[in-house]
Amino acid sequence: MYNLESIVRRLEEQRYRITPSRLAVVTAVLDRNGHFSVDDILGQVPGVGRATVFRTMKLLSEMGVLCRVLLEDGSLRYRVSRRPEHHHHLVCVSCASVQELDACIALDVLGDLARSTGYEIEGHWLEFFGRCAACRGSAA
Amino acid sequence: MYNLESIVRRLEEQRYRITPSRLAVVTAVLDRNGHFSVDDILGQVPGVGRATVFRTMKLLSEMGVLCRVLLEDGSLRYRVSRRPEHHHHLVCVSCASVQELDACIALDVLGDLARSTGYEIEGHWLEFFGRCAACRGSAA
DNA sequence: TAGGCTATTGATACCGAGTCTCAATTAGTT
DNA sequence: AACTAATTGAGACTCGGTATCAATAGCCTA
Repeated sequence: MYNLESIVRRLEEQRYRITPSRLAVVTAVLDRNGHFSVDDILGQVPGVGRATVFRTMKLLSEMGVLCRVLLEDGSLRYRVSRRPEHHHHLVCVSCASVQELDACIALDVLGDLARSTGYEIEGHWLEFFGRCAACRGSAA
Repeated sequence: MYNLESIVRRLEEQRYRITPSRLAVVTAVLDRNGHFSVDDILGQVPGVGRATVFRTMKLLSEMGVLCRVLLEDGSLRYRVSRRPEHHHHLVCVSCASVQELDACIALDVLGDLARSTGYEIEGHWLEFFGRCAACRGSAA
């Protein structure tokens, strides 16, 4: 889990400057728990430019603080990552909450797939969608 | 496999009008074998408007003639589908050729996933990337 | 074969996500 | 306090896709 101080420390270690805009974006991001778009964050950091929010979120993604979440319609969102390693998501289509999955089922099949197709497999996308227990309980 | 006549027949059955623009887009699309973007097709049908190409490709997707292919960077392409049922892709990152996969490995895991998370699973994305045999052979 | 109704068209403006440029500012050093 | 390279915000731009709208043209019926 990340907090503001640990992220600031890592930014300093990597010789990135600690600016008010960066701090504002990092703080806004850490506040969230589902998935969110750049513009969601933009709305929370008045005075910070759009490009800066994009730049900072890209930086945080590279640092492993954020990861990208693929939605059903093919659009991408971000979320604070709990684990820096390879993982996949289960996204609630109703409330936008996200579960990180530890098992990568795709791994099991890579060998067979390479053998049967002649491809050298380099990567994959795997994301699941559904309704979380809470949303199933409530009417909506 | 689809050809122009069978698609025209299905359009007629569904009371869609057969227009020169639609024929041009369908013809251009059937000509392709890897994945392609709307603008790739747009370049092949001079005189046909952008919106019409989008509209026609959407229509073809709904008819199952085209399917969407997710690329590694999260962008979407289209391709002529060989099978109308649920399937996944293995995309060559070097030459854009696409293999359709018949087995959906995600299915095996849906029950467990629902049980362990409390989610009701509604859908998923699963796409693989790699280098096809031909591209591995040649230097590039 | 000629209307006429309605789907379809293309132009164009617009949207959302993201990048590029650039002059002005500022964090961190010395 | 001064320097300087990194960072900023504004704004123009790209790319994929949608909405609007007046003009056109398929298809049907007579």
